[in-house]
Parts: sequence; C-alpha cells; structure tokens
Amino acid sequence: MQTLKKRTTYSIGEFASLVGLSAPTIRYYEREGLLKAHRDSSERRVFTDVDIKWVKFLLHLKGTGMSINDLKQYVTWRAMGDETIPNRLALLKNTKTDFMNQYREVQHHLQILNDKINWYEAKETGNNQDSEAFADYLKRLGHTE
Amino acid sequence: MQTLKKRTTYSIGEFASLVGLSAPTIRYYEREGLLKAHRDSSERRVFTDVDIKWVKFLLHLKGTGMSINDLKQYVTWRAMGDETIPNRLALLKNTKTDFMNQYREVQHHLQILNDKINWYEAKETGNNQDSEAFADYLKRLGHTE
DNA sequence: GTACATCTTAAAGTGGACTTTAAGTCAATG
DNA sequence: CATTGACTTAAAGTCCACTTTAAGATGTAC
Repeated sequence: MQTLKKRTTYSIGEFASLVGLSAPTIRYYEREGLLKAHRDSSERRVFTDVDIKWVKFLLHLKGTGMSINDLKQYVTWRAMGDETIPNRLALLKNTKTDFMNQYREVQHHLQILNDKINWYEAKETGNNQDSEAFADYLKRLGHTE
Repeated sequence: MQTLKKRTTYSIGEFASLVGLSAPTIRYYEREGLLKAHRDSSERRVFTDVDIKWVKFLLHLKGTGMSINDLKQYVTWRAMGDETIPNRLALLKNTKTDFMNQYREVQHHLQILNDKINWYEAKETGNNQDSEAFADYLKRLGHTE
C-alpha cells in the first residue's frame, strides 16, 4: 500500500494568508521562536502543510488566552522532549482554569448587555412600566449589578 | 411611607477599591468623559452609590468587548437625551453581534485546548493508541483543525 | 533586459488601556 | 506644629502584540 504525499510548499505570503496572519506577523512569530521556517536557495522562507497545522494549533491556544510568552514557554518545553509533558499539561490546565473563570464573568457581562438591550426596546415601544429605571428593571429580573 | 436614603459618599481611593479599579484609572475614565465626580470644598473628588452603579454598568459593557471609545460614544449619546436611544440600541446590538461571533470562535479554541489536555493525559497514562499523533486523535474525535 | 511583485533584514513606530512620576495641597494625628 | 497619608495635576512611561519603514535582493513576465 503506497501513500502519495502531496509535497506542496508555500512562500511566506501564501502561508500567511492560509493561516490568516500577515507576513510580518509570521516573521515576528519566528523571531519569538514559535515556529521555524525552512529556507530555499536564496534564503527565502518555505513553509509546508505541517507548518500550517502547527500555526493553527498555536492560534487555538492563543485564542484561549495564552500570551506569546506562554506560547514560547510551551514551545520551549515541547523542544525538550517527553519529560516536560507534565509541565506542558500544567500550563494548559492553568490556561483552562483562567479561561473558565473569564468565561463565567463574560457571560454575566452578556446578561447585562442583553438586559439593557431589552430595556431599551421596551422603552422604545412604550412597553416600559412607567419609565422604569434600569436598576429596578434588573432587580425585577433578579439580575444583580 | 417615608424612605431613608443612606447618604454615603466616597473618596477616590474608597471608590476605586469598591469598583475594583485603581484611583488613577478612575481619573483616566473621568478625563475620557466616562464619568464625572463631584468635588468637595478642597477640590477633592467625591463619589456616591449612584456612581458605583454607573461604573459597574460601564464595566459590564466593557466586558462584552466595548472599547473605551465605544463607551465614550455611548456616554455622549446618553447625554443627548432620548432621541439617541436608537443610536445606543444599535451600538449595543452591534456589540452583541461581535460578542457572539467571538464567543463561538473561542468555544472552538476551548475545544482544541481540552482535546490537547486529554491527549496529553492519555499519553501520560499510556492510554494512547500506539502514540497516536494529535492530528489523528482530533480526526478520530471529529474535531477539525 | 527592465519592470514589477515579493521577498530579505533591522529598527523604529503604533494603539489601546492604563500606570508611573513629579511636584505640590490638605486634613487629621501625636 | 510637624509628620503622615491621601489627595491634586500634567506629562511621561509601560506593556503587548504587532505594524511600518527603509533599503536592498531576487525571480518572473513581457
């Protein structure tokens, strides 16, 4: 059973748009050690599909709240081999804990935003009980602060 | 039926810690026009419970993704009276739309973070199918990218 | 063979949201 | 009545994550 691997490579511009970043940002990430590019005969960066997967993974981590510095730490540990798996796991779990806390807060913020939108809409359509104040409206809904 | 209103006032330091900000941040918000403080006989800022409610409300809006500039716009419209309610409503609805889009993205990021944590844990306890690659693991779970 | 897009580097600049500094005022306490 | 701590202002500084600039090299299209 023979497997044909597509051997596609990308310039920094192609690569950048494939992962949704700018070329300067890719260079910046490389300077920070988050990725390393191969080079062609004239020192131009060459990227592969594996690099795409890697950057997309980094962006997922970043999207959960990890800073560039956190990512650097992760990448450093990764380069050190399997004995740093506990470190990486702890970092990811802390990230998750922070994320979940933020998540809860943000849901409360959304609730207030929704309440305010509904309050304005009631006010606009004249459905407001005698121009009820927002604070009283919230109290009536059982939403604090 | 007589109502006793507690007439408590706060210095900037007390106020700041009550709303979870620093005194310089309160001054910064005042400079930006997000709030205005009363002053005592020696020009020191004086805040009330109403101000606390107001700042907390602003922080809820801020927590849904509104920038200081968005808040300034909101406050400006608010000061112009009820004819700007449609403007404010539109601003809040746009904020909500942006928020919901971000929310969905971030949930996907969390999914990948969770998958990676579980993958590491499987790897640690030796429960990994022959050191299955993360990409294959994701594919098996039906999680893209 | 020349124009043009795209790449290369190092270094400086940007935006947002504060934070810090410096120099001074004021009220209360010992 | 001097020290202390909390306040006042304006202006400069900080942090993060990029972005922009400048000056030059290279490969491709006509």
